[in-house]
Amino acid sequence: MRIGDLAEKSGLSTDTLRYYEKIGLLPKPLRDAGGRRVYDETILRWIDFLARLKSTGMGISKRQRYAELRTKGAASLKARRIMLEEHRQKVSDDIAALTGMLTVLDEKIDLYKRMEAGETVDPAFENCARTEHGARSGLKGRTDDKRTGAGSRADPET
Amino acid sequence: MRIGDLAEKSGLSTDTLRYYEKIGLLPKPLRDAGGRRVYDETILRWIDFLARLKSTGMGISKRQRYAELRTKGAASLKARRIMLEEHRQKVSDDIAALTGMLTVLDEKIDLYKRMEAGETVDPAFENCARTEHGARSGLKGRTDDKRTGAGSRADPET
DNA sequence: TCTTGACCTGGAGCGCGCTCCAACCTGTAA
DNA sequence: TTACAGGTTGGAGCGCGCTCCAGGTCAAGA
Repeated sequence: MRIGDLAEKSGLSTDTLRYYEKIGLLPKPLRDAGGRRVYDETILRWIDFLARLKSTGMGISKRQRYAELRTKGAASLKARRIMLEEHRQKVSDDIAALTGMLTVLDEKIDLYKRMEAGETVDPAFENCARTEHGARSGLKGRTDDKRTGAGSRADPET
Repeated sequence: MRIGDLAEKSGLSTDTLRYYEKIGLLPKPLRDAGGRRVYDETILRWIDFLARLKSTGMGISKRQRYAELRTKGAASLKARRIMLEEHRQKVSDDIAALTGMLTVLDEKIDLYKRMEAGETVDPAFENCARTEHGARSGLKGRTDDKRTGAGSRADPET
């Protein structure tokens, strides 16, 4: 299997495959007589797992670290397991954050629908109040925030 | 409230606040006699919501579009609702993908623990098999893939 | 033999989202 | 009055993750 075939099967471009090899995410493949890379089908599983790590928020440097450990075989099992456990925690936290956002969006969409229908709604109570006591999305909320009195503006995003 | 206070309360740096203003995410604030930006507390809600949009995967150009719509007030309600509905779908999809990854990680972590304990496990069946029929994380899987026979390697990530 | 297309390498460029810097201005407090 | 913290602007720089390009090699088919 040459790089073009692997590109097609993996969904990555040939440029990306060579780039991944260069930065150590992919092992150096064998070469044919003409110097072209020759891949084993099994590399697809690794690429698949790498893609999953990436798409679930693991950055390049950690994927590099994981790939490096992988080359060490069984000796690195524990270290890899620890990395996976840390990533599991991150994924779990991300799910919680996204789920919270889903609620916020549902409320906002509902509010907008009612406003579009001409209903008179005070958005400060509907939406912002929740934004206040809901998950704070990483902002440094201060307990003693004294927000100016609720609801003089008619804009839900405020 | 000046930019330093807002930075502290919002969790963004003063540089980022000015950058957000420059690219249109934040409205141009009033200035005091000395030309310094003066903010109303209500801006915090907008920054909070922007941060949530960002942390749930909405890129700058869409946030710019949304911010632009917001400046148009009630006239843009429907357009904003549609954007939020689209984002809701994306968030929902992301939750599904992350949840799938959680399962993959749990299985892998479990497998590694057993391997660390010296158990003889053929990883091709435990792990790769699932990777095969599970969610494919965006890779262009081919139905007619003929992977080389399962389980000659002892490396779970393969 | 000649063409064609897939491959090779090294390095430049790019979009995102900031982050930092130089050089300057302002208002308060000792 | 002088020091100093905290503002202002424009513009450069940066880390990530590719993506593209120039200039060349290689091998199979007409």
